[in-house]
Amino acid sequence: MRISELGRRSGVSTATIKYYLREGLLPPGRATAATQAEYDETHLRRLRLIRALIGVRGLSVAAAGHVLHAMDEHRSDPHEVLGIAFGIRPPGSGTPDTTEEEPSPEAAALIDAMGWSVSGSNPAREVVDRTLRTLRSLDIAYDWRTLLPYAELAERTARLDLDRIEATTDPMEKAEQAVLLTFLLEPALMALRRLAQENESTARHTGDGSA
Amino acid sequence: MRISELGRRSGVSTATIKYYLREGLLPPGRATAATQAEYDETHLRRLRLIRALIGVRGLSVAAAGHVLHAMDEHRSDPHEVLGIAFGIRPPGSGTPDTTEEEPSPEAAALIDAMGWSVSGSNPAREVVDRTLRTLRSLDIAYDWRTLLPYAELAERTARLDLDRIEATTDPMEKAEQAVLLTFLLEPALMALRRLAQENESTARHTGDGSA
DNA sequence: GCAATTGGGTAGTGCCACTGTCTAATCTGG
DNA sequence: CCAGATTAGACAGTGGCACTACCCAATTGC
Repeated sequence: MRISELGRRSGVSTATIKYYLREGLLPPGRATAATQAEYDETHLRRLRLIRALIGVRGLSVAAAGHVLHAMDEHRSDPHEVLGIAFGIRPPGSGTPDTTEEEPSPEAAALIDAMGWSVSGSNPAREVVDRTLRTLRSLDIAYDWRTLLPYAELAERTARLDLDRIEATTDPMEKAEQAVLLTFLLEPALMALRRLAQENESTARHTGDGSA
Repeated sequence: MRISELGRRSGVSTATIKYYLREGLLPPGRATAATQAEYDETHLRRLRLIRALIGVRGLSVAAAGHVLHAMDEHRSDPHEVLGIAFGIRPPGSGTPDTTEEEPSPEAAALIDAMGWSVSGSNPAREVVDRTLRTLRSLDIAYDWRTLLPYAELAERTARLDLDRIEATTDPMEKAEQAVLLTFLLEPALMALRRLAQENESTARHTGDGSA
């Protein structure tokens, strides 16, 4: 198919498709002439994946590009893809205010307490530490011990994730599964937490007023 | 203190503080003269909270404003605050491509299966449904049943959250606790999931190669 | 043959989160 | 009382991001 049909079928304007091509998110079509290229179903799928990462998960175009490239380079190795994809920075990792060279001591303590084996370069360590530091700067008594029960639940969540990834028979699709489950599921998991919070809050309010 | 000291102590430029004042995120100081105002510790704390919501959690200035206002209006009613704060839209809720009037049937099924009591207007419903629809458009077999085990874990997470909120003795601080735990903890929870995923992936790789 | 479409490139747009500048009114120290 | 610094408040400007519009030459298909 040509670019206009790709646009119609995906709901993305041809201008935007061209933009993604320029940014390298979408591989170029097979050129049939100087001003003509042919796209296929894989392009359509890739485009849907791009839109999902950007629109549903909220990644920037550049971050989506990193994830996609990691996925392309390690098509059959989800472990590797996850490692690279983790490198995506959450907002606020660029301009630390005060200190910035701490080696995330609290995340390390938590990881140790959980008996986990995690690379020292995993940026999630920093996220945990930064969150704890921020909470304390707001006078909320929180440290890695407070996060332990959450870590326990995260461990079970990760087991569900990995079960799902391993259930994929086609090894070529495993990397994509990993990306999809890790990134696309994040908003849904946070949404589930909010639904559960509302339910729990309502239950405790209507049940009884005191302990 | 005056605005310059507020800026020095918080690490935020006076220009940015003025911007937050204009946007209504930060209440104005007590005016002592036409060109002079006095700020106190509550302003400093509020400013830190603003920076945390924007920088750590990644909310937009406008979204942070909504959360903060909901918090101000229901200082002692965390249940109400959570309800309003939930109204913050995740990215991608503005321009639906195809249909948009569906009443989130899958989220409803999930909520029903869990026995939860959740308001029909909770936007988290839509997030769940949109995620499921997106996954299926990418040929991933996922429906609300697949999310059930995740919902179970979300329920436990929510119980931890509510325990923490209720442990706050000062009712005036409950609303702030709720906001802090719900929003600021989100990046940390996702980070924990990624740490656990890496650990789990490593464990399964090094343990043995087959089932 | 010729209007319509396309690929590829460049420039422009709108939004967001600040940031800089200006003015007039204070405040501070001598 | 006065010089110099500071400040509140208003408004214009900036830089980054994600598109979006336009242009041109080549190509297509009737």
